Amino acid sequence: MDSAMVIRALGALSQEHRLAAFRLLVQAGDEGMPAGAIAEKLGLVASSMSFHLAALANAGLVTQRRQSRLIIYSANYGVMNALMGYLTENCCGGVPCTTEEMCCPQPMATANDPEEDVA
Amino acid sequence: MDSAMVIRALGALSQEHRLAAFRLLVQAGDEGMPAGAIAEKLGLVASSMSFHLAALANAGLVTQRRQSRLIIYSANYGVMNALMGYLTENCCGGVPCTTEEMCCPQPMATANDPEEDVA
DNA sequence: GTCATATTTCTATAACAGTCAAAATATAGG
DNA sequence: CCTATATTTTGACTGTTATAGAAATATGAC
Repeated sequence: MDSAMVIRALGALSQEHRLAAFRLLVQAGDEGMPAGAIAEKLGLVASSMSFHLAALANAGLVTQRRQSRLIIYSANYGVMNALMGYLTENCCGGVPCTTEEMCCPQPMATANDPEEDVA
Repeated sequence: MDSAMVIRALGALSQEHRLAAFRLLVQAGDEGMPAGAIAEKLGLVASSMSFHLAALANAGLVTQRRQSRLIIYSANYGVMNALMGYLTENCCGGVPCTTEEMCCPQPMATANDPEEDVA
């Protein structure tokens, strides 16, 4: 992953609604979520959601597939992995930024982790 | 680190010159670099560099200290660590995004001690 | 105090990002 | 073919970001 791709990925995630959408898709897993469901969950009108999903897709962070009338979005872990790798190598002095504890926990597939601000 | 801080940090890094400046400061280590040296290295006029350094400082990613007439910028590893922690926890399905090899190498005894409260 | 250096702040301008309504496209069912 | 649903694209508008030159601020030397 070169720095131009990194900048696109960071730019895609550096927006409230896009970060929220990506987190939602990460939770949704490989099954993904239809655009309308994401929009409803985040309280956005369809066209705005489409705009943001396009930005995430442009950065490669999400993929889309059509299922009948729905368009299903899924998180692309590969690009996220590459982004984390770049940041670790280039922005953390070559050592992992995360602590040992949070770096290597049990894989433990968790469902939902309610956080601070759920709009 | 809450999502608003994450968005500021990601936004700060999602720009060519700011990402380059931050990488430079990570390489420079705790010693840091004066604003003018960063500007010269990146080929930016002083006022533009100052604008970008202010954005990084606003996100907490760099700190500044005056040394005589120079203003020395340094990378703030703590905030970068917190950002990586957030992304790992919220955007990677709860498991580290980086591969085992790059995730858990030898800690390699560095000068800085990343004992920030990252939760 | 005056001058030189390093950096920031101000100002103007150009480019880009985000929002929403309306129109367009794609799919499915009578 | 017509209608309904799901989503994207387009267009207008507003707000933010990036740029560079000029002016202001801070420090140090004389």
